[in-house]
Amino acid sequence: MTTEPAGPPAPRRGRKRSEEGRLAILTAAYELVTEVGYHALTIEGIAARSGSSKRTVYRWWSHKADVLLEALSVKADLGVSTADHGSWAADLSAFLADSHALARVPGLAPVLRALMAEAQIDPGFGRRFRDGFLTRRRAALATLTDRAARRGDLPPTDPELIADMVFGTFWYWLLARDEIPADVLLDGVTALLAGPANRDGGMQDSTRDK
Amino acid sequence: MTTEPAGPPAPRRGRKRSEEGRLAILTAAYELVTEVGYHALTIEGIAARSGSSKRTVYRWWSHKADVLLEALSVKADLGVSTADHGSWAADLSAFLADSHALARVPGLAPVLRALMAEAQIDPGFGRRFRDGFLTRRRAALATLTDRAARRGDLPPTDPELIADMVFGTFWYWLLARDEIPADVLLDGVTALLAGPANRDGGMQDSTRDK
Amino acid sequence: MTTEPAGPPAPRRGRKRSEEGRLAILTAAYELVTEVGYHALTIEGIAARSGSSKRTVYRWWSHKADVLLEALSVKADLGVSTADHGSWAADLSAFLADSHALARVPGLAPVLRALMAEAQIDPGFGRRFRDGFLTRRRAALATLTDRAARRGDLPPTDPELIADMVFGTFWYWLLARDEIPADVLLDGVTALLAGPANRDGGMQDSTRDK
Amino acid sequence: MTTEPAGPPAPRRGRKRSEEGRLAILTAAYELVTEVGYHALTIEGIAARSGSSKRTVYRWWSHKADVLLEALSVKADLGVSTADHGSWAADLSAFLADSHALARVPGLAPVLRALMAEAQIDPGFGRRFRDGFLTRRRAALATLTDRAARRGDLPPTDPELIADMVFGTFWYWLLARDEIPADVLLDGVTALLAGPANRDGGMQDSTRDK
DNA sequence: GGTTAAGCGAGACGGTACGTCGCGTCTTAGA
DNA sequence: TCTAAGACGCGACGTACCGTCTCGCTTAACC
Repeated sequence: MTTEPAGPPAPRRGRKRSEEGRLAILTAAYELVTEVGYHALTIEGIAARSGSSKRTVYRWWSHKADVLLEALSVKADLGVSTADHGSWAADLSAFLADSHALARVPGLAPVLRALMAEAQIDPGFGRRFRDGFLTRRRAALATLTDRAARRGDLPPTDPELIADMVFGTFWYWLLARDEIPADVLLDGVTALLAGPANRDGGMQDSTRDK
Repeated sequence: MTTEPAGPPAPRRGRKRSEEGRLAILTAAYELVTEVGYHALTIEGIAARSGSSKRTVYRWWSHKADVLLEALSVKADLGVSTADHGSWAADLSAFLADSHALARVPGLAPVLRALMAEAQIDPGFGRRFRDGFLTRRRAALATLTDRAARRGDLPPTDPELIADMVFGTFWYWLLARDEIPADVLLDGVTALLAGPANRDGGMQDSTRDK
Repeated sequence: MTTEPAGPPAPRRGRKRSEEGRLAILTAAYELVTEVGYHALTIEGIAARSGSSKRTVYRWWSHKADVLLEALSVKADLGVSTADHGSWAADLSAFLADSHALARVPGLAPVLRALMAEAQIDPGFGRRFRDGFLTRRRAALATLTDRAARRGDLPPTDPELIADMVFGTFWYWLLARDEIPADVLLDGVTALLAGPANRDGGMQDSTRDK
Repeated sequence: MTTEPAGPPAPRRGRKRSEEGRLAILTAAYELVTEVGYHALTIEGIAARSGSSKRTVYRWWSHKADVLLEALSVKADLGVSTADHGSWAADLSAFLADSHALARVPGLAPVLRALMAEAQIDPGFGRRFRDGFLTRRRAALATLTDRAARRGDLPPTDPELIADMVFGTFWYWLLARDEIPADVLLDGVTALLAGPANRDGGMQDSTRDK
């Protein structure tokens, strides 16, 4: 996200970047957005609150959305568990629970909504947001479907469609319904994508283990 | 959306609102947003392009998003067919085809994305957008599921979850994948929500008309 | 100085420029420059003090120096008497007295120094300052030398050189000596440029009437 | 001008100041000011062009004007000949010729104008400029008038007024007329301040050696 | 010959003002 | 009373330089 050198150590002369300042800015941005909303969030405000200068903020981030995107990883562990729970149903359920938990981190849902919004309005940030967030989570889900396919308990549904369903409903609740995804959604999605009808083409009842 | 009086004719004194001017503004907004993007769309620009004054624009709409929201109905028939196609599968398929067609109207997808984005950022507009657009479409789908329920061919899935799935995937393609919803999505969703596995709680064959 | 239309009446639609605001800005600029100096004078400061917005200041003036240049004419009558005092010596003496009086208007000398300084640094303003101030005063002196030439009591010195001497010493005191031109200068210049030796090509002693 | 120690050698430990770097900075400043003008001249630019760091520039000079003031003495011999030419008229004429020659050194006139401008705006530099430049030249002229007084061929005009006239016209051409002082000025000033009427109360012709 | 005190290039930092932009309001004159 | 024109107060934008401050390194003089 920043212009971190990639390959060799790169000796770097001159004064070092202040990690303290970096965190102050990320924290200020996160606090401000929850206090005044994304619309009223300004680079000026972030700089003032963090005790930095606008120049310093602009040196490292191009837009307020980029600050928030990086603040996300400071405020919440963005890693989603992809541990093996034994079955596709259990894996999916755990993945959904993880995702919903993320949206329930205090102050985080509005940030997610704002970032998705900014991604629509600023194409450049759209690319960064997709690369740095959306596709990563889709990739995480892909490891689950891959494992299920290997295991043989993946329903006949196209894994891409599964991903569209899983993430589509998640975001639809956030963006269109303006609600934090609730358990009822988790249950419904699990039932539909890993339920009895799908799991074995069978016709058992709908009582499923969550 | 506008401050138009609701009830009776209300004789109104003074110069009448110019319908010509109203359309000029809506058209200008629609053209501008496709040319320069939502971010660079401004009330000033709309006024200049339409030959109106800013004052006039502000008299009838509070935000640029509201202008676009109204421009939508000028540019595209927002009505979605809720005609009876004989079966839940056929109804759903037709509904999805209608929705996808809407997103394929030239220049319209970016507007939809921008409005959904603005709804996240401006709570007031969020309400207007949901009331004036999102819930209307959800209501349209509800008439289909109601009819299917009456008809008895609705799968055991909760209708609310169906709606979340239908609209969730639609918006996810637009917002997160940055793609116009394609036929593969239409087919997949139809198969999952009206397909054999679900249907059989039911007993018809699986050949469905698309 | 401003973009006033030149020729026809020009019907002018829209809100009129606020004369009140214009004076507030000019006054604020004049006060500020005497309080904090030209270096610390800023457009932001002028706007704040005057109760205007920066936008409004920039709408009418391009630089802080232009504001001061216009403020000059509000704060001091820039007209220099060119009335006929009967002789070249008397005319010159009166002209010098007038000029020196101008430099003695409270707060005005620093402004003159700053404007001359800015004229060196900003070529565009240099042109405006010369056109709007320096050449006008030079023209005023020219009417005196012309009259003296017609009258026949102008010394054989080139009128252009006379102007260089008159204004050169004036500005040299202000800029290089950092002093308000004093009477001793007035007397000396008058003696040299309208003194006995010059007055008649003659050889009288140096006692001259002031 | 710089913070050079005054008295004894002062042993000084540590690395010596780089004369190379000093000249690189002075040259860079001089070149830059002729290329982009004083207004656009910045310490940052000087440092970049000279291959130094801002820190190094600031270590030795406080303002860009001080760099230029020192650059002057590198680019031009500021010494004015005060050699005895036999008469006041000849001395004055030579002094003027010297001064005008200085102003004709390529790129130097703009620097002089800029320094005089800065002297108006920054009182501290004003003091340094007067001490380091203006009063030195005035002192040089004073040696001429002193010698003429001793010699007895100084006109009755006050030497201070003579200095005001000599330097006043010089600077007036540079600052107000925005011209390099030309020969016509040299001739005029010489004629007026050392001409026949003044020189001896006599009436000899005006042919003087230039 | 190790220690210590500069000097140096690089460059990040907090600051301040720049000049621009669009906002939403208001004032004017004309339709 | 609506309209186009356009001036206004406002506030954030993103940029530019300011002058200061580490950094890691080099270069001398001194012990």
